[in-house]
Amino acid sequence: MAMIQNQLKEQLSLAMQVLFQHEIAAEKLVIENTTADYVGDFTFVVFPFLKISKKNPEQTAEAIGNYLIANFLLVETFQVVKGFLNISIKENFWIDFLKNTDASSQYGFQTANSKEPVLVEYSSPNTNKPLHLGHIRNNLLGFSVAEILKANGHKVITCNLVNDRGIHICKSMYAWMQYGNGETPDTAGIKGDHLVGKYYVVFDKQYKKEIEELRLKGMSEEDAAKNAPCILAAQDLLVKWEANDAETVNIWKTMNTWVYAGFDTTYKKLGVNFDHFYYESNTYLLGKEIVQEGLNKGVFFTKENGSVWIDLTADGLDQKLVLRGDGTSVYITQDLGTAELKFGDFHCNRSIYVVGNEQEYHFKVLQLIASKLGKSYAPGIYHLSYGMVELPHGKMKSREGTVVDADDLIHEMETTAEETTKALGKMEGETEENLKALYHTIGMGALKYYLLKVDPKKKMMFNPEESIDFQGNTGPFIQYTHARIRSVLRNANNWDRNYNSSDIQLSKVEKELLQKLYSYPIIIQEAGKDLSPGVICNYVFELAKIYSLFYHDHQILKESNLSQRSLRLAACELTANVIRSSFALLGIQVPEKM
RNA sequence: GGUUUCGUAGCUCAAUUGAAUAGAGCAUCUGACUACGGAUCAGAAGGUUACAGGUUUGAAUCCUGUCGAGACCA
Repeated sequence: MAMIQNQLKEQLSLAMQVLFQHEIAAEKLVIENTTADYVGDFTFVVFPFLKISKKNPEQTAEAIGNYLIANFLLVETFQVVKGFLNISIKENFWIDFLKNTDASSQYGFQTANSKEPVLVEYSSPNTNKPLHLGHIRNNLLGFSVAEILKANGHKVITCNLVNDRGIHICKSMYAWMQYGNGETPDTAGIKGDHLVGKYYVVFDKQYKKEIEELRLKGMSEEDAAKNAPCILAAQDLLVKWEANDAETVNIWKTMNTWVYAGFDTTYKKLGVNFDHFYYESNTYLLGKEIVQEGLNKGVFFTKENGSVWIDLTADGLDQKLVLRGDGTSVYITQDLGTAELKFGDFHCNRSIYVVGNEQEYHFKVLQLIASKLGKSYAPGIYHLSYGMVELPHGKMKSREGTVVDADDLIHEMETTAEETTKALGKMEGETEENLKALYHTIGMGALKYYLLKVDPKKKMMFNPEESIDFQGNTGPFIQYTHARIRSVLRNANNWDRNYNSSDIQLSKVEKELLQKLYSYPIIIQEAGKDLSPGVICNYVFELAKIYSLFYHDHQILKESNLSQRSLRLAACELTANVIRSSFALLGIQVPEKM
């Protein structure tokens, strides 16, 4: 059965034809929800059609309204305010919707794997330091977008391209070799990624010190930065690594293993996972044959020093280096190679890269080069660009220590959840194990909702001084709404799901609640189209708010009209289900009690 | 310098992609049933949507310019 909005559009399209002799495709018509201050369920704005109708706005709306009454059974009545045609749907429609919707099914989801596969790449960490708040935003976005695409019927493959090689790794390695005294995560009692990150900071301090020493001897800043002994040593390590020197590769493997164990713990706490891992150490040499291909096709050109370039000035960009004079590749070369690899491995026509907005230029170039090379996958490259997380004093910088560490933040959220729960004192008598899981659920619910409700493409502000709220437009409020509904349902004895619609009189809030539930499938589609978890957040918050109002205004279990009571219980059940399901799209769990 | 994104209430964010009186939450003030769970609900206050023009029946949204913030490219 088509959504009522679409049925209305069909009818309106017919009305245009019958009344004004104009063909307008139903998909082009816009139906809005009627604003709260006016009577009606849906609104059709007639201003754009006055030229066709050759009547004033009121007459036009009136004519269309009358047509709908005569031809569309579900329309009860209509009202015209200026050029706005406000349409009221028969009450039974909403009651029947609830009755016919199976709350236990995946209501609102499209059939799994019914649409073309999509690749979602996210996280993509460097293995020289632990994850921070910026990575959390990336991970939550990637995970949620993948879930939303699945709900829209896509087969989704998630992957993580780990940046496990390069000069930054060698810096940590060098510092550990020099100053580590064989320290390991076990002996130090530090999580592996934090231990490696510690030596990255050690390196940076040493580097700064050496630069200063050279400058005191009269060297320029630039030369000092190039000639400091530690940076030369790190570069030497990189050369050895590339030459597959046994000792170097061994240390590299050991330290990366520590980092992976650390990341794994953080990923588990975040609740994210990946179908496939790519490692840059395996892919960094890819793309060189693509350079040759580009030269053969005349898309690339060589400069005197042997470096290879592409001229993108005609597309409003610059000339871009694709291979250095010494034959080593640059990021874009590797990414071209990796793109080829990914599309070959999974045969997706869409590949979504969840990467910060600082790389917009890079991805524009990547896609442009791929399309100039005539790659069939070029149009499917999509950069899901998200804004940076800013602190009150500016951007996070690892080296300056102004980062909000992921593990610290998660722990802090759990602690706050614990304090709040204990203060309310509703969970006494629960096992320690259950409580711990609950604190995690609530703390992560607050954090995830906080980060996901902001439009991905916008930068966002995070103030570590002010803790994330647990009240109002927050994850815990919505989790609380769910727990409260579950409590009502636990207290309800058997009730008849086949209630008699004619005994029921819907209140304003009840109808609003049903309408909100009805629109869930559209919301999922919208979120999938925009790749925006924020759409889900806004929806589920509004749903929880309407439910709270409904709960406040109506008795449920004590309602004497049994049909009405059943309807309310059914509404509770579906609401709880939609909250659980939409939170699952955000990667957030909902508790039975809290 | 060039390209680009953005600027909405004291703060953090919305606004169905051009529609009706720009909405929420937090913070502030006031109030609510011995309860199907108060992490709730109701109310007050808070706005020249950075500024100036323009297009349109209609602009936070589109166009031009100015100011301010960020990112990227030499």
